[in-house]
Amino acid sequence: MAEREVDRSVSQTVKAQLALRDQILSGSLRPGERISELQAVETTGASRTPVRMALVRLEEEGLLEAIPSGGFMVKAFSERDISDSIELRGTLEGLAARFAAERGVSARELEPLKECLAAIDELLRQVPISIEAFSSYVTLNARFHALLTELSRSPPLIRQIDRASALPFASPSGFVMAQSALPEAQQILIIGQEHHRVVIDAIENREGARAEAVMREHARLAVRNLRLALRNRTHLDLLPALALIKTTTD
Amino acid sequence: MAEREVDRSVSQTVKAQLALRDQILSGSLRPGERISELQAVETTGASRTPVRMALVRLEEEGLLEAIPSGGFMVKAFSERDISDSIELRGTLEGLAARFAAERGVSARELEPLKECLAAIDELLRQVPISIEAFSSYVTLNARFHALLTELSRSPPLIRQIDRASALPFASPSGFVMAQSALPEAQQILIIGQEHHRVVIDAIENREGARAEAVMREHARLAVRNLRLALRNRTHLDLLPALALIKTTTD
DNA sequence: TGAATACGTTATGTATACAATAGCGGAGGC
DNA sequence: GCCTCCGCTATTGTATACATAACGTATTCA
Repeated sequence: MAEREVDRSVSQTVKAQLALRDQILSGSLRPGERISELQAVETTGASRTPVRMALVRLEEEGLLEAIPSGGFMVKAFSERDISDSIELRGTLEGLAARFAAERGVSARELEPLKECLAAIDELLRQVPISIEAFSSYVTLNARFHALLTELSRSPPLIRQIDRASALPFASPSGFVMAQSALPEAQQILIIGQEHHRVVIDAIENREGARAEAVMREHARLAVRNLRLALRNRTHLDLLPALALIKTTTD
Repeated sequence: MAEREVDRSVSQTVKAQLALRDQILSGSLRPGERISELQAVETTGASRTPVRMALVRLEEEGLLEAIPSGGFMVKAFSERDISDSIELRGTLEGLAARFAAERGVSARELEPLKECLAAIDELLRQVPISIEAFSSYVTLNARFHALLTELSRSPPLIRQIDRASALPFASPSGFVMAQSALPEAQQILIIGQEHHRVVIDAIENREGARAEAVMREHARLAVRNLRLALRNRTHLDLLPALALIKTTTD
């Protein structure tokens, strides 16, 4: 290569993958749109080989769809797809919580979870919650869910939950942001925090069924609220992931 | 290319992926072993580009693991990983059954499931079951599970179940074959068939909770039987997927 | 005028050449 | 004799050239 500036700090494949994901989630590439390799080469700065690797990975991630005749297009999701994805993740997290409860978790392992819980409590004390505090909440909430998943000590399950969270609207942060568009947002966050508290208690007391049930309820609540949020699309800008929703009729 | 014979009926990428998967599941490549691209090029007949694409896909499938310094190795699974994978799939199938029941399924859609059921009944009438009949059973059972998954009408869930079944020991056929090593194999198949019957009945009557519960029980039974089967490894040759189990201590 | 076919252009699939890095082995010094 | 450092080799990461297939357009025939 003569003139192209290459950043050698990360692999070209990873760079291309991140860049393309950004383009998809920011809405630069619209759902259903075909992704041209050549165009991707220009926008990402990598050459065709790493771009193709990135495209394959993004397809596996669920953001792209292979076109039978060749190439890839941005996947389009219906509202139903999105709520199913959330319920799916809730079911998997429920299983993780059950595993954690049934297999036993030491007090030391629960410590980080409880710290998360306390930190979130602190944030929610603000009424109404500030933008900065809400942002911290999103981070802490994602951390709580990740830690809970880890407690299952089941690599196959952890892997699957990670996959289920790859779709941005199915990630903990994703739907929290969607819910924030609702007027009763703060009340929702407080209920969610209550769920968090219950699941930890259930795990501590080795009540697998209760731990599982509360995580599933947690997800069902999220689904209900997402539906409401999608009705009044006033704060749509808060959820860039919605760029993936089918614009055509569903 | 001058001398290399290329089969143009399928893409080189797919050809390489299938060939490599075969090598892994047949045990030619042992768990933990690094896969050399050059070696894969020689054994698959494709060139490095499609081989690399195949490796990425197999990693996403869960058969390979990326090595931090570069390249891929065959993933190794513990017995716990395997039973968790089965329970995981059972949980997802349970959700699929629930969706089917709650969302309603027409009699016409249930027809193929019932045909499967009847065909399996016919096979199980043989005591003891012949090798050929058992082979048909494996196929029909896989078909039943696939049809049931489809009934959920939830693309994200179907996709996730497919992913969970990618690991051969977590596929319907995989653990049926493992169970066949047990002396009470036929009895197990009959109980499984009973589960199939119940889930259809529950879906017909729109009993979501019951449909979900029976599929989870179905998986838990499979886990118990797999554990037993692994104890007396007499018929190990029936389950090539076990090539993936860690040979080292777990 | 419309439809069908053929040709050209463009994009993807494949192969290979080149670059860089990591791992290994040998040699030299402490 | 052992440890360390340097260099070589082997393997992966990247780039690009070439082949092939698909799509669109234009022209011709009915």
